[in-house]
Formats: sequence, structure tokens, C-alpha cells
Amino acid sequence: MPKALPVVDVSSPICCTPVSAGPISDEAALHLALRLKALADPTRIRLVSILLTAGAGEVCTCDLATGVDLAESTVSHHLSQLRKAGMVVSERRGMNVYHRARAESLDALRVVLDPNCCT
Amino acid sequence: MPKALPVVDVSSPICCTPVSAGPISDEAALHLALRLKALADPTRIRLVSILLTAGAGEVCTCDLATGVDLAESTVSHHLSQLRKAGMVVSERRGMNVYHRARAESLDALRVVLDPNCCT
DNA sequence: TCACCTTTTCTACATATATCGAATTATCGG
DNA sequence: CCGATAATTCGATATATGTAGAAAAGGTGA
Repeated sequence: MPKALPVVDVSSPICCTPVSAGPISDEAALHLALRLKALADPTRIRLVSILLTAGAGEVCTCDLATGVDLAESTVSHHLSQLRKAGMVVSERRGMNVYHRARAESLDALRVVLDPNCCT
Repeated sequence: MPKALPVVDVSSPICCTPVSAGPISDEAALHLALRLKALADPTRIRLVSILLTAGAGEVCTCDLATGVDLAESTVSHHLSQLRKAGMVVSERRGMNVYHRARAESLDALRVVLDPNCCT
């Protein structure tokens, strides 16, 4: 990847035009790719899965670290990626930071990926 | 990424259990991540978009290279990634190789990513 | 066989990133 | 303010990868 990736804010849920609505623009492709990249990691998939299925709907950093069996700093890094992509929101309460998945962002991705959305 | 990624065949359309069906297993997370990674690149998004919206449903390597304005070897590499993830099928006819998107693979991904699939 | 075109494979390289441990920051209870 | 706990940031490192050009392979027609 010779050319450096531009920095783009992709934290809002709705991202771009559907891939089947016509040849996608460079910019829309980049935005979509950045969001997909946020999910394209086994650890982050597991984190999202834990968050989606957690009874309370939210889990703190340390419990997530225990859940995926990785260092807290690593988990914090992944959560930051997910947050930047709008997949997770975090809130500090006391000494803990609680995270929850943003289902609407996942849904937005699913819409964009729909191969039949415009047929 | 200290530990080397295992080599896994992810070329079949249906991939794994939904992320919201319960905390996902390590293996399922890996499979899903590999498929997402295949799509998590601007160039590959553009290729898939071109294929999905191509009138004939299929496009040869050289026309795709023209479409995304990259070297043919680069495009061939990306197509190989997409093929390995089951997102594209390719067929040689004469001197050209024609590629088409597998919509059912995209759909399978969408199902797995559905945050409400099991509520 | 030979010339030519298309595609893939090979090689090299620069960038990106997942991980951890250490240092730093934030919060709370004395 | 201090000590303890939780979280993030920072620095280092090994692995992964997108890209292009050169070489090789596949395919056609004379």
C-alpha cells in the first residue's frame, strides 16, 4: 500500500451508497472499506458479539479483556477502532468505562452491502 | 499481529453463526473476519461494485483494471482475494478471464452481521 | 512454430496493524 | 493528598498487505 490512507471520519451510522446502485465512487468505496476494516478482525468480531449478546447491553473494558483473553491495552485499542467506525459507543461511569454496540451501524453496513437493494 | 494467521478455506457462501446469537466462537470469529477482510479494501469494494452493476454480469480482468485504474497484476491479486473468500467466481473463455460477483456470499455475510437476527 | 495478447505468478518494497508491557491518566475511598 | 483500581496512551516489534514491474503461463491465429 504505497499511498498513505487518508484520515476520514466514519463514525456516523449511515455510510454510503449501496454497492449495487451503480459503480461506487472512490470516496464512497473508501468510507465503506474503512467501516468494514473496523470489523474485519477476529478479536473485534468477538468484542462486538459479546456486546450484542450481553444481558445488560453494556460491558466494561476489563470484562471484555477477560472475555477475549487479551491485555487490556489491546482491548482498549480495538474498542477505539470500533468507536472510530461508529460501531461502539463508550461511557465512563466511575472507574469503569462501559461499552455498547451500535446496532444501527451494523444495519447500515448491511444495507450498503445488499446486492439486490436496487433491483 | 504477533501470531501468524491460520490458513482457512472460506470460499463457501454460508460462513458462520450470527454475531448476535451468543458470544461467537474463536473459529467462527476468524472465519467471519477473513470474509470481511476480503471486502475491507477500497479497491475490492470498487471491483465488487463494478461486477454487481455490470450489464452482462461479468467483466474481464483487463476491463476491471481499466475501471479501477490500477495495474492488471494488482487487480488480479485483488480478484484472487475475493475469489478465495467466495465473493467472486472466475471463468476463462478464450484469452480473457471473466469474473462475476456471488451475491449469495454477500447475502450470507449480511445475515451473519444482523444484530437482530435472534431477538 | 512464431508472434501477439491476456492473465497470473513472482519479487520487492513501503505502509499498516495486532499485540504487549510500561508509563500515564482518571476515579474513588480514605 | 495518598493509595488502589481501571483505562488509555506510548513505544517497540513481528506480521500482514497493497502496489507495481518483470517473468512466466495460457490462449489464439497465421
